[in-house]
Amino acid sequence: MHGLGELEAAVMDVLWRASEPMKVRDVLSDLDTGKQLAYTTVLTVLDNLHRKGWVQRELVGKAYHYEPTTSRAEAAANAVRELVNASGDPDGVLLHFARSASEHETELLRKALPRRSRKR
Amino acid sequence: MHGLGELEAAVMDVLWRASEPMKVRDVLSDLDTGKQLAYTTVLTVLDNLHRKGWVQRELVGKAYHYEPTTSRAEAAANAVRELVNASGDPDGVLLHFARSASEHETELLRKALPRRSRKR
DNA sequence: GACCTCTACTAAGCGATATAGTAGGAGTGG
DNA sequence: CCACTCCTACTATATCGCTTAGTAGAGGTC
Repeated sequence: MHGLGELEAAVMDVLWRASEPMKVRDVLSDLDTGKQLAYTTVLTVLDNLHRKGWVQRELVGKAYHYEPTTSRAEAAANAVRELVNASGDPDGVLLHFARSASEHETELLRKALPRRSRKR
Repeated sequence: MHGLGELEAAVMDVLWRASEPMKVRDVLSDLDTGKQLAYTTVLTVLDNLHRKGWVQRELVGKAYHYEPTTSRAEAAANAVRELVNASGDPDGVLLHFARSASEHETELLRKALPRRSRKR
């Protein structure tokens, strides 16, 4: 997705789909890339994601339970914000995006945009 | 930014800043990475960007003039759209984003969003 | 104590980007 | 016309992050 590799993204996807923290083995069995990966591969990926702050983990018994630190939508929204801010022309980006918005998106945005001044 | 390396992004930045097509040497001298790069390095990068469709070029005299194929804002807006669509939860992303929008952004979006149905 | 499961450490493989050298074409001043 | 200069195409090495996985050791179980 953003700064994540293919496998990392796939793992995040599994975690996001699940509604609760997962163990390495759970992630491994839910993971559906074309090929069967080794347990340690998934372990390493989860470790990396943890190091990068994408997931948090908790020791339950002897195994870690992993879960995303942010929701899928939040993560993507952050990525969008970053993109917009880093673009060098934030206003232009938003304008372009708004103009190309579908009817559905337009309605969604109109409803969700804060009515009047928010401190943010 | 998106699918581009650091140097590639820096080069695109130079091209976007400039209002007109640039020659390799122009890009090289405008480029401000910490170190002095070789002419051929910039040439290769421009070649790669051309191959990937980020820039177009025109032969003027014996030298090529390079210019971006899309505006900075357009490119970023496309990236945003891609991100949103690929996120797995487009509505959620937009909701999150809208709620976190600054007052300025909110106003901008409200004005730019199409009034009523557009075919897109 | 043998065995199983789990994690930490380590490392090789791979693909894309970064970096730049070399060769050769084409204009220019003398 | 020759040396010089500037340009592009081709090619090659370096580097970096992600992928993939093996090995070792800790802790529990039967």
